[in-house]
Amino acid sequence: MFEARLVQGSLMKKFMEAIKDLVKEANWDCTGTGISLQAMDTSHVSLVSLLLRSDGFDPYRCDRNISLGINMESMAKIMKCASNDDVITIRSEDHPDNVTFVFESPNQEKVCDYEMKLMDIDSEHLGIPDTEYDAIISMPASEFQRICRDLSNIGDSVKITCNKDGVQFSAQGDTGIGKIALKQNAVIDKEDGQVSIELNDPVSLTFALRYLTFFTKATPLASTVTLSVSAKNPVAVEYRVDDIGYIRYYLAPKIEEEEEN
Amino acid sequence: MFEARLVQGSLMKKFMEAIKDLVKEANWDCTGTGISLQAMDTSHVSLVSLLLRSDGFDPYRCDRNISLGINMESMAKIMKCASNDDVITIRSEDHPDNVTFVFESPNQEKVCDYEMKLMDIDSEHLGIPDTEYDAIISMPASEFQRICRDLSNIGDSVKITCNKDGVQFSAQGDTGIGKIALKQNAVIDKEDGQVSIELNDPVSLTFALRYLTFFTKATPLASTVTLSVSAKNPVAVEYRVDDIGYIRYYLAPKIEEEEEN
DNA sequence: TCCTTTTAAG
DNA sequence: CTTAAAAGGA
Repeated sequence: MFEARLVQGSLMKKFMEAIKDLVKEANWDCTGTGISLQAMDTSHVSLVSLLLRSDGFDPYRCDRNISLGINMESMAKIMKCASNDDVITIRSEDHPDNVTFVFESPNQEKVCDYEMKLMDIDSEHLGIPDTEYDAIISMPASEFQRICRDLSNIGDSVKITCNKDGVQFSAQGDTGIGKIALKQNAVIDKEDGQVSIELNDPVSLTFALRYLTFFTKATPLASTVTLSVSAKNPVAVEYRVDDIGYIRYYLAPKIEEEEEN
Repeated sequence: MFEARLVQGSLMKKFMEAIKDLVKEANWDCTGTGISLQAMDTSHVSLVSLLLRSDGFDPYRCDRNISLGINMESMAKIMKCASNDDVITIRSEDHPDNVTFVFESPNQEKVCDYEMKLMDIDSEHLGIPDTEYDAIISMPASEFQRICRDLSNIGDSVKITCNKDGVQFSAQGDTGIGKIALKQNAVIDKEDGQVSIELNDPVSLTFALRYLTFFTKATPLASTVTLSVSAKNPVAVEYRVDDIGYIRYYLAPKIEEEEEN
């Protein structure tokens, strides 16, 4: 059987919120090392990758590797039935037709039990990039969310330009031009609330704000977001979640022709 | 060139919120004494007058009088990209096609730069009344907002009746009649949180609540609002903003025939 | 202008 | 933690 108990159930709720707008259905792959999911978004433009390590659960038991084919909308609906302080347990058989979600209130007085039908989903081959990056930018997740929201008022895409002094986000549209410059902090790298940049090569790339805005649904999961940028390669947008894993999004840059439209 | 730096940038955001629902486009007139704006609302019923004195900015520089023709909706969108604690700088050339808004975070780590196209706007002649008033009523701005909101539930217009004892706001509609009476406080005039009345002549006039409600969008700008009322003349609704200026609205009373409708 | 979201208080 | 009020976004 498979059983994974997550004491901080609110995390599972947040992970679900961070995926459901992008991916309609996907396989949750459960193995001894943990639960992982990779999927393209519905329009096959961006890619989501999720990892929940087994040591983030207590207990975690996986007798046999299984792949749970899940309709995200249905699972999101069920997750909304969990309170933020509930303990969430995911359970299924070795050859499952169903998955069960159990929500237990902290005082043990309320136990909710939701059984959801599974589906057969062809696991598509996903080329998850494994690149050296030209620049790795860390910043407060809320700040990145704010930048994406603000620049969406100006235009459809954002140009991210990174050099040793800092990073600039810019957009243009009918009403004018917007530019947001962040200086790198002089303090030790990756401290919370700080902008830090590891730079190998200066880089300037353009991305569709629509997708970046979807990615920022993960903001409640982490205080810091990391953008790993590389010329002509997809950007990786990562939210690391303490003690359990991460959610990563990948999005290819717009090529020059598209930029000029 | 023209450059005006406002340390308390949130003020500019609030001024924008106080205008944008009423006026679609207007000229911001920039001179050595400050920035002013006068405009009729879209339906040409009420009038807005705004003054931001140069001494409220630091620094303020205006080499040549200029008139910035601004689409309020676009500017409002840009102002929403400023955080409340940002320092806002407005900048343009002597013969500008564009205006630039710069938002600097207090710690200087984030600098946003929005460039907006200007438009040519015919400056209409505005008959701003310069009247002796029969009554000048000061009251907490939030109280006036509450009165307008409450009476909007009852009817479309409010009758403001002022005599030496106090001021009464009344509305009637299909469901009945609502009356709100405020007594003048016995304390020294114009202390914050107090109702005070300077009365020359008792007066009773009726106004469209729709517009008064628009005016109360300026409530966050000031703790006190002043209503200057005069028989048969437009009421002036003024919000004075410490150290920088004011926003004033003018609205003609309904005449008797309309009142009876 | 209305609704969702976020935050503050009980 | 639940509810309610205020703020922000659509």
